[in-house]
Order: sequence, then structure tokens, then C-alpha cells
Amino acid sequence: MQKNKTDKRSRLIQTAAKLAYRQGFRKTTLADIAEEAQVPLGNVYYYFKTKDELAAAIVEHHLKQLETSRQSWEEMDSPKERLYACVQMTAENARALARGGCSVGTLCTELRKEGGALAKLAAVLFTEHLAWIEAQFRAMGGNDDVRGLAIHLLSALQGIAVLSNSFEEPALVALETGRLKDWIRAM
Amino acid sequence: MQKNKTDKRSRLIQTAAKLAYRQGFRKTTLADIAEEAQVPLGNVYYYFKTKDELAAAIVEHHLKQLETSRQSWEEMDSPKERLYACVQMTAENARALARGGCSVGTLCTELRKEGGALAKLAAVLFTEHLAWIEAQFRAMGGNDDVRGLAIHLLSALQGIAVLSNSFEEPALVALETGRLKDWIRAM
DNA sequence: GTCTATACCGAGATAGAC
DNA sequence: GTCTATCTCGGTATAGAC
Repeated sequence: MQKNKTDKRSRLIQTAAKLAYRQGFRKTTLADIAEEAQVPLGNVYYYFKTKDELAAAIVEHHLKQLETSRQSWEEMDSPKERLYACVQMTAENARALARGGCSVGTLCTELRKEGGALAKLAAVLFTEHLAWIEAQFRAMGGNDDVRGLAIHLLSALQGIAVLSNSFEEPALVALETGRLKDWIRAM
Repeated sequence: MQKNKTDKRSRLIQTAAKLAYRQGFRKTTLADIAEEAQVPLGNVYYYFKTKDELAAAIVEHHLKQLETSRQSWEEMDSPKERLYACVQMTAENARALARGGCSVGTLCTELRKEGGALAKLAAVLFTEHLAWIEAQFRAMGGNDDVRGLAIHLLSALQGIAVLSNSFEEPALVALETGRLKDWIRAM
């Protein structure tokens, strides 16, 4: 088994994701990542031929993270509770959001501006997540515009991440997630 | 009068803002800006000692733009109509938002990750704007939580910018701004 | 597969003539 | 005030020994 290889590779990805979140992808150098992950710089290129390839791996990493989150919400009994749990997670994450924004949203925003292949990669980041939210609203029934509802929810979560990050103010997250919880509860 | 000087300087700022919006501030080189603004590279440093100083000028530029927008909304008779006009502007801007996100929001997100002095600059970007929105809600009366309402509105506008940019889909803006218009109208 | 040394280039910044 | 030429550093990527 290539345990070492896999370990190093995933360590690099995880570190890259962390640093890209903290300082932005473009600002983060391969040397930064290599050092933090305790891997010699030259060795990075054994796992990733280019920096762009590493970006793709970071996106992949986030997709898995999102998938994992959704799985945990699937445990809930009703679609309403699932969406509630989704909002709750954001509420609990207020401090990190105020410090660095949403890890997915900020990455997406940055990659879109990178243009080229990376911009296309970014588009995928929210696709499955939005579809999942939409599915919950559909399962709840009672409203035909499930897409509009899903957009509204995800949009609100992204927006509050931007604002709380801008002001570096976790309290804003509590304010808006509270509103969202009321909204879901009242449905 | 230093007409030439002022002209060149403001041309540089405007170009810098445009390119930073299109490709991100960090990705944009001084050479890019100089070329686009038709100013020799070396001359840029006569107006801005460092690239960071140029970033500060870009922020300043956006602050003025926002101020101008608010002034145009002030023309409306009632605070409700003013907020409506604010949302309407976003709706009309759907295509640009889908292409590059909100010029203020994306800049803010990027500068926050830059850290240091630039991160602090970013914090100012939304301050006055949020205060203005809050003032409109206060003028409308009938609700004590004017701050929550203001956060909700600005957050929604920022969120839909992130999403429509991510999916490169202007229609999402229409969807969410429609919802916001209904919300304001019903108040 | 792993790591060191280094090539190469691009970007920010400066010197100094005009 | 304006512009050309250039310095310098840092970051991506490669060569090649082990």
C-alpha cells in the first residue's frame, strides 16, 4: 500500500486548503504549503505538476467536505430539521466566518477572478449543495418555487459570511441565522 | 491647475479598479494598469509609492461611487422607495454581477485575505452603506430591530452576488431581488 | 519516491536622464 | 513632472543526485 504517498498528498491538500482559506490561493506560495505540511518544496511537484493542479485538488477537497456535512444532516428525521441543522452549522461557525469568510464562498470568488480553467472549476463548488437544499424544500412540499427558496437560503448564508467577514463581527452571523431559523420554523 | 496630473492619477485609479474587479487585485500587475491607462510604468510610481497605496485609492474610489449611488436614491420621496431603488439597481446590474460578482464585495473579500493594512481598509467599505440602509428602515418606523433589517438586506444583496457569480447566472439575481422587492413592498 | 540545488521569469520598485 | 532602463527579489518549476 502507498500509505506514505497518500498521507503526504492529502496532507499537502489539507494544508493548501487551510492556507488558501487564510491568505487566499494566489498569495499562498508553494513554499508556504510545503513548509507547513512538512514536505520539501521540490517534492510537491511529484504530487502536483502545477499550482493549478493543486487548486483543483483543493476544490475537490471542499466538495468532499460539503458532502460529509450533508451526510450528517441527513441523519435528521425531517427535511425541515435538515435545513435547520444546515443553518445551525453556520451559526456555530460564526467566529471562523468573521475571521475569514466562508471557505467555499471565498475560494469560489477568488477562482472566478483567476479566469481560465480555475474559473470553471469554481462553478462546481455550489452545484450539488444547492441541489441538496432544493431537494429538502421539495420534500417539505407546499411551495412550487423550490429553486427560489433554495437560492434564498444559500444566498443568505453566503451574504452573511461576506458581511461578518468584512466587519470582522461574528455577531452578525447570529443575527441573520436567527432570522433564517425563524423563517424555516414558520414554514 | 494641475489638470494633467489629476487626469492621469484618476485615470490610473479608475483603470486599477476596473482591472482589480475583473481579475482580482493581486493578479493585476502595475504593468497591466499602466498599459491599460496609457501611462508609462515608471510614471505610476510618481502617483503611488507602492501597490498598496494604489489599493487604498481603489477603496477610496469605491466609497465615492457608493456615496454617489446613495445620493441618487435620496431623490426618492420615501425611505421605502429609496430602499426599493437600491434593490432595483442590483437587479439591473445582474449581468455584471454574474460575470464578476459585486465590485465592492469581491474587493472586500480579497483585501481581508491580504491581511495587514489592506484588511483594515476593507472593513470601511460597507460601513457607511450599512448605516444608510439602517437609517432608511428607521425612518420607516414600525420595527425596533432596524440593524437586523439592514443586515438582512445588505447580506441578501451580497449573497446573491456571490451565487450568481459562482454559477455565472444572471437569472439568480432577478429571482432574489424579486423576493427582496416583495419584502420591502409588504412592509 | 525523495530531496537539494538551481534555472528562469515576472513583478515591484528605483535610478537617473530629460 | 515624465519616461526608459534596470535592479532585485521571490515564486514557479526543473534537473538530477540519491
